Amino acid sequence: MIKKAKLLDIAEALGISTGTVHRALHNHAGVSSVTKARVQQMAKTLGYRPNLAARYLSSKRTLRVSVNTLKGTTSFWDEVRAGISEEARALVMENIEIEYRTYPRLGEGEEEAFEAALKAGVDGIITFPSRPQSLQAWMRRASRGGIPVVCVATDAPNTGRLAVVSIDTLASGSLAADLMGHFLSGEGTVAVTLSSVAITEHSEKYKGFASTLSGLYPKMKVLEPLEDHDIETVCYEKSRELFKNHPELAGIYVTTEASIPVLNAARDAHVLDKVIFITTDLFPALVPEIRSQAVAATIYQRPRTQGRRAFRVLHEFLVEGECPSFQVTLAPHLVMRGNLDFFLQRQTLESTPQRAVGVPSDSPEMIDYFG
Amino acid sequence: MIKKAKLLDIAEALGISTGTVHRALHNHAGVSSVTKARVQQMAKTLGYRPNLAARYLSSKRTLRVSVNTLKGTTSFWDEVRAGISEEARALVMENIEIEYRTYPRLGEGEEEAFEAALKAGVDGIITFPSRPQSLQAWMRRASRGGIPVVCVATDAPNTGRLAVVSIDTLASGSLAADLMGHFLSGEGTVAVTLSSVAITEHSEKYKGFASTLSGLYPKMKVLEPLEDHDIETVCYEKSRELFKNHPELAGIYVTTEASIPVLNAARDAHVLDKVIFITTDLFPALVPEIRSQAVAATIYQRPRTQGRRAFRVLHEFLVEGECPSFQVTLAPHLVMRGNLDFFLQRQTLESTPQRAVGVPSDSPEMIDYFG
DNA sequence: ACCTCGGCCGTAAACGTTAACGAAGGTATA
DNA sequence: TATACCTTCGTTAACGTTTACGGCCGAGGT
Repeated sequence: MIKKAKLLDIAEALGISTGTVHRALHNHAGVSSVTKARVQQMAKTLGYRPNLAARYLSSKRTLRVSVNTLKGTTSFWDEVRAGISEEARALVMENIEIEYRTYPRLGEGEEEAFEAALKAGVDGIITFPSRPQSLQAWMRRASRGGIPVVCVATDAPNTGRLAVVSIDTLASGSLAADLMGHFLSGEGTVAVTLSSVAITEHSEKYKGFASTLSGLYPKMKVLEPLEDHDIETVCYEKSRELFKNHPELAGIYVTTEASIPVLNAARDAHVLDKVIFITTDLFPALVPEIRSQAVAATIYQRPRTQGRRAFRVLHEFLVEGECPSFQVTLAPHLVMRGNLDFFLQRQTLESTPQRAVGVPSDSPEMIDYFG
Repeated sequence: MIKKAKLLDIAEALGISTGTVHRALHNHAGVSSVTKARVQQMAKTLGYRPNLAARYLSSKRTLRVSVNTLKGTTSFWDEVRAGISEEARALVMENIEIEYRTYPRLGEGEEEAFEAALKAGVDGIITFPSRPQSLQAWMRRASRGGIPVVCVATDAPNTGRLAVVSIDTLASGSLAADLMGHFLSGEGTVAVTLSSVAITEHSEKYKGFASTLSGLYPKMKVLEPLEDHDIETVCYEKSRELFKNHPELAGIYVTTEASIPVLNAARDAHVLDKVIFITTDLFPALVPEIRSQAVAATIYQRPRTQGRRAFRVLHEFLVEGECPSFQVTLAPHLVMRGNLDFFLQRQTLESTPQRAVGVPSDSPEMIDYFG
């Protein structure tokens, strides 16, 4: 193990003081450009890496990060937030403040929350960009201002965001397709529902599903995707129509959380036991559907892990100045009737002590936008 | 945010010095028992938590941990080791030295490696107890000596080990059962192979499989488990026998890595296309079997994550003195033909830069026992 | 000539913990 | 009584970085 280079080593090698070295390395005012260049060169040749413990110990400033997510209509975002604060207190550096900002519906209050975070002068933002294009301007402004933004669950392209944490959508779709093929013995017509083909994640799931199905099960047929635009009634009506127009339908893959309306439509159309359901995510209303075998399998997007990883990436960037990876893709979990209980147990077990340390719910740290 | 209590706060509250407080909290010699009690009481009431950055900064000692695992016959343990060193360098505290000790076969050289680690005076051990009962004496000795031991993949009960990191075996078995039931439309006879019913993990997988199958698919029948005792030829011969005695066999669940001999036996018995295979783990030889649909699905035990979590638990204990959780159980991943490529890509993508920072292979840090 | 004002840089005090050193007081041995 | 020694505890210098403060010097203004 070679001795680690410290500020003093650089200073002595150049015959200057540690204060100057520090200012040069951090682009602070009060250093001539020639000195700055010499310091940065010497830091490179000596392989200088800052001692984070010393930095943390001496620094008075506390990192503030804003977490902008959907209000917990389902348990998904509660889990994401739980994962974030879980990781925050594991990374023991305690000078971290997390401000939760939520908005009630997709696209509603989202820009306001982002603007508020910027105005509040936070050091970093974790966000769920439900309408990436409308957030684009704000995110660009943040990245121009040097404020890192990490996206969870959905990417926001061309925004200068630091990183994105999400499920591997192609793999999700492909897994669903392969399962569907097996369950149906390689024959039959299947459908896919999604929110909108304009959302990258959803169209990727469809793409993965369709390509895997046609590749591995050539005798099967996949219909055009059904778009519900996040409106429950639309979802139900279009599903009814689907079942009426396609009495031969053997399976359906719901790529979003909106599986309940589809299930109800199937129930009302009396085709529930003739159609294999593969859904997405895991929430209370879905549990009895899995138990009753109405849903054969659901693809769990691991919200807690997504939250943990998102915070971790942001923290490493804030504290080390470099980003471990700009795209974290997780493998989804498969939940079926057989292992359902293990996931339910895991959720409640892990979230109970979580609440105790004071995460979301109604703490004053939680700000709701247009709630 | 309440002001954090530090050593000086305790000292001033009691009218003593920080040196004494430090000695009292660490059970060091040179403190009267009455003072020690008063300090520990005051630390509790003030809610004292040590500042890890300051501790690390001032401490000269480097943590040494020994990683005792099977030599990389398959990629499983290579991945575990990669996960460990990945996590080690993410936890940036750089005063950590990892010594890898390996043994070539199950139970062989295992005790010697453990003894060597103890003799070397390491501060903690991560181990795969392939023969828990034979290691029991050594592990007890370690825990008596205050040296924490974390088990990976397999637990070693009654040994005083600090923690265990493993896959949820019951969930694995249940998932396999539910899949099998779906694939076979709820009918048929299925078999399970394992190494030995004496190994807790294996019998739990069998138990989960059998109970889920009988609970959800009452028309199916599961045979008595087939024990291969980790010997390839035994595995092949017993499989041949199984296929001969049970021509009606419709599916088989291989709970261990030893799926290749079973597959070969099925091939030689010409029943490969009549039997649904669900296997365990993911290694090169299994890839073509999955692609050719010989294996319907494999349950991936996430070795890299196991390594990461094991190191993390050990590190938190060494540095904080308390253990986050004594039992870390992970949900297994399901790999099928559809999402196979994503897992392969993930493995190579993540392991390539891993090698670069110098983990296992042939570094001088790597010591082989009876290799 | 004096004063001021920037730009550039050195100095030193924090941050909280660890650990080496030494002082004070008491007890045992010569 | 002097010496040695032990227990108990205080003192203080590290660890590497940050940051407030102050000093020096040349350019510019009166």
